[in-house]
Amino acid sequence: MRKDEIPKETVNRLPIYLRCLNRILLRGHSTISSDELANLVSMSPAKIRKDLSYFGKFGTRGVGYEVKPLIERIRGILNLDKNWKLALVGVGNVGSALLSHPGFHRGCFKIELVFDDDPELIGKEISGKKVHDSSEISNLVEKGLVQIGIIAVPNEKARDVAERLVRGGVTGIINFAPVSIDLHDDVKIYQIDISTELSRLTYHMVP
Amino acid sequence: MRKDEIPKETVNRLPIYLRCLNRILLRGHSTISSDELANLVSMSPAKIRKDLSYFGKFGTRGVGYEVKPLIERIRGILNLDKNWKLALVGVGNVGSALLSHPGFHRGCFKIELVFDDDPELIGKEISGKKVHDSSEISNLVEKGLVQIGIIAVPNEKARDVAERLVRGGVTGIINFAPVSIDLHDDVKIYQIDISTELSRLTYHMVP
DNA sequence: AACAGTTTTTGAATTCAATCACAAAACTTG
DNA sequence: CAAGTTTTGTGATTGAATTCAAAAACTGTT
Repeated sequence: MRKDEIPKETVNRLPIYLRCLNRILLRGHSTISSDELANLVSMSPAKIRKDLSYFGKFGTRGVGYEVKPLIERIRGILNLDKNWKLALVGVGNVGSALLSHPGFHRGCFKIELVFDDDPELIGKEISGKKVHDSSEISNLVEKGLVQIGIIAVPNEKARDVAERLVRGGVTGIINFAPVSIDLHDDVKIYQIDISTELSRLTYHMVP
Repeated sequence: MRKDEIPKETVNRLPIYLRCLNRILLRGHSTISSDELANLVSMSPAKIRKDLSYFGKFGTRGVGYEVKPLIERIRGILNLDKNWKLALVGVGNVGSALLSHPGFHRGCFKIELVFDDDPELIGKEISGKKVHDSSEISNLVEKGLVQIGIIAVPNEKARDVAERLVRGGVTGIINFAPVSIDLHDDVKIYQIDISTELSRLTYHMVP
């Protein structure tokens, strides 16, 4: 199946299913029905079945889905069976929180390079990673050391950092600065921003 | 216009428009066309026009939109013209990053109460806020001191914290722990999770 | 005052996503 | 092994969101 035939929304849900399936496996269950999974992630079972059906037939009727192979398959689809190397730019509050994020120690994502432009920080080690000068971004990234960039710098510097990362060959970016950045089409960029989420939240709340 | 007539997706985009409009105002422009705005946020101009049309007529044909009234209107729709008080639960890496997040010092969101269950931290001040014992969540929240909860605790504690917050009367939650939590229908909960975003990213990246 | 050039507004057409509903498949039990 | 139960897989249907395109309204110019 071609990638562009898979609904965007389906792809967005796969990581959520995966997270849940991993938890189920830890609890010792080896199969799960679309109904049970639906309860755990608060969605309709039909949606889950349809989503999974885009990639093949994993379930056995009357029984459900085998958890382990399903996890492996989703990991494959999401390319989580590869090793991804990241560059973190900005070691302020957000940056250092990310460095000590437990999810980065195990798993397929590894922070390989760390950058900042504060002379106080450059050369020091933070959480066991040496901080490089931000002016070196393009050079170091260019050596193919990383594929993904994480931007955790003040707003006004975000755009510039993004351009440097792309110039170095990065093709995916997570941006924590609340600014829209548009780049060449084959660089994918995702935004993480608490004030956006808070605004979405307050829309639904009557004070 | 009734709230449930505004498409979900439109609401999701409003905070993005707003962020961009604020920046435009700072740059001294008093009007902007849907085309210009579309470029800045990388969307189609038609979509923007349709979105804005759901809650009134702000544009003047041949000119564009007046930035200032448009900002005010969007802020009103998103309830950002009210003062929102938050409770932060968990002062680990993520929690302390949030406490020193500049977006919380100005603006309509204020962290009013801070909780943790680490005896080392309880009673101390972090970024000028006294840390309360997590067992006090329901009591303190119940006094109407806050409307929104932010969960920044380890995964296994997230569900419990969510329930306490809700018991205290919170009706909106931002959850940084990567676990699905389902609560009573009139409590809105939004998830922020970097590994989910990274997985969505790697799906689109060919290594 | 009329015309050219923009740009919004808005209903219609199209595309995309979610739900429904049921046949087919596999297991269970007496 | 046959009848009954469960649960998947998937066309058909409904619903939502996006794009299109024609009409309307404003600006500036001559």
